Amino acid sequence: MARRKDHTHDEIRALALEAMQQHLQQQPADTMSLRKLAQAIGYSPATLINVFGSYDHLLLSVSAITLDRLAQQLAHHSATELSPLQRLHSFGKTYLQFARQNPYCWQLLFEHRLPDGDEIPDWQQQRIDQLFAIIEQALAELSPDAENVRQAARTIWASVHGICTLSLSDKLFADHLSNADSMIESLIHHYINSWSR
Amino acid sequence: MARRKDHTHDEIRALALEAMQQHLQQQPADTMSLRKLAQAIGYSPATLINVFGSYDHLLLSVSAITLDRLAQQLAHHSATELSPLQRLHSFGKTYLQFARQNPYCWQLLFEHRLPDGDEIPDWQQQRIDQLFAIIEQALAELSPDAENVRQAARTIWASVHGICTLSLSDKLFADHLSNADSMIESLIHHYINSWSR
DNA sequence: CTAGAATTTTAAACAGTGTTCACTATACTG
DNA sequence: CAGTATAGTGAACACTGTTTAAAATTCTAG
Repeated sequence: MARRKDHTHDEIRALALEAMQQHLQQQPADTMSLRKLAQAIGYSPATLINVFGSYDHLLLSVSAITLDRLAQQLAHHSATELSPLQRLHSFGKTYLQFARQNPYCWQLLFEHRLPDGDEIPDWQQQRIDQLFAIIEQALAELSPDAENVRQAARTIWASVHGICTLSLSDKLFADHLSNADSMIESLIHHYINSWSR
Repeated sequence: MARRKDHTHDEIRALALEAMQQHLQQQPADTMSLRKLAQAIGYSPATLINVFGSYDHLLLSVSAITLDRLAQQLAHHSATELSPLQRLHSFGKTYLQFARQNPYCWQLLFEHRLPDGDEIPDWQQQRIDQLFAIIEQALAELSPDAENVRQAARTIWASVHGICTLSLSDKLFADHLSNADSMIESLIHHYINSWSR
């Protein structure tokens, strides 16, 4: 036992994260386990614990990647020369699309909670602030009154997020008549229509 | 063993559900287990499985109760003689208050998923429809154009829900400057302001 | 009143989980 | 080449939900 395998610390990290993400493309996080994951990459469970600290932190690392991918797509779709309002609509549309295309990554990102002691790392919060910046920028261009931009940005995001959540879990929308796309459009249209005076 | 304990099927149900709810007043669902719960009410794990079918279905039963309690509070706070708009605001306020006062019940309700085969029972969907009715009624009074009432109701609920979700998990709102109460007020105010022409 | 069927309850086993730790096999260092 | 550091793990631990066979009790029919 303990035969060297010529993989650096970081390479094992990458292997595990890759394997987990691949799993999440087809199945939810709770159908994977530390042991299965270890076997999938040819290491023992204890090795993954050594590298990540705990299985929870491994999952957190996956969520960090998910958040990065989400941020990248959102930034990409609002970089084009669109009007502020168009950018907001693009934001909502892209957010929903991402959630639909990566349902299990998305669920893990927003439902996984670290055990009591551990706090959300700073770098995770920084990523989030970057996302808010996209909305805040659009809002700032729409209204000279910059006072409430922060709150409006958070309101819009949280609302869009809620529509995505309930749409994906189809817990509350058994009737598929109400589609999430038009709900997001409606939300942004009406909210901005009134908010920007 | 197998000594009778003079409890009916339904009494054991009630005991278990009560014990679980009591636990959820202080700790999240994943700190409880079938075995602990069984011990708490003086029965064996296997008995609870017999009564509920599975631990997942036990959790689902707790969620059903939670949904009923939520519905009751919402109905109560919108029964008074308020204007439609006031009722909507009351809805949002009450929804957030309930989520804050019952965070672990609330999280269980919206994050617990049954394993693949099982579907959401009909009675659960009926409860949900009842809630939508409250919003739809208020909206119908606000706008003669009854066409989009269904979608608007779902948009408002999902948005309010999203604000509550992110507020509770404080995943995205590390800055506690933005408070959920005023976000919900802002959301309803602006959305209705534009939607009702 | 009693023999047998039905019901209630559980102990024990099973297969799984994340985590810890002592120990080995390899690699590096003086 | 000896000694230390490092990488990796097998085995044990304390859990998890679920199944099953059997035991203890109650109900029922003759």
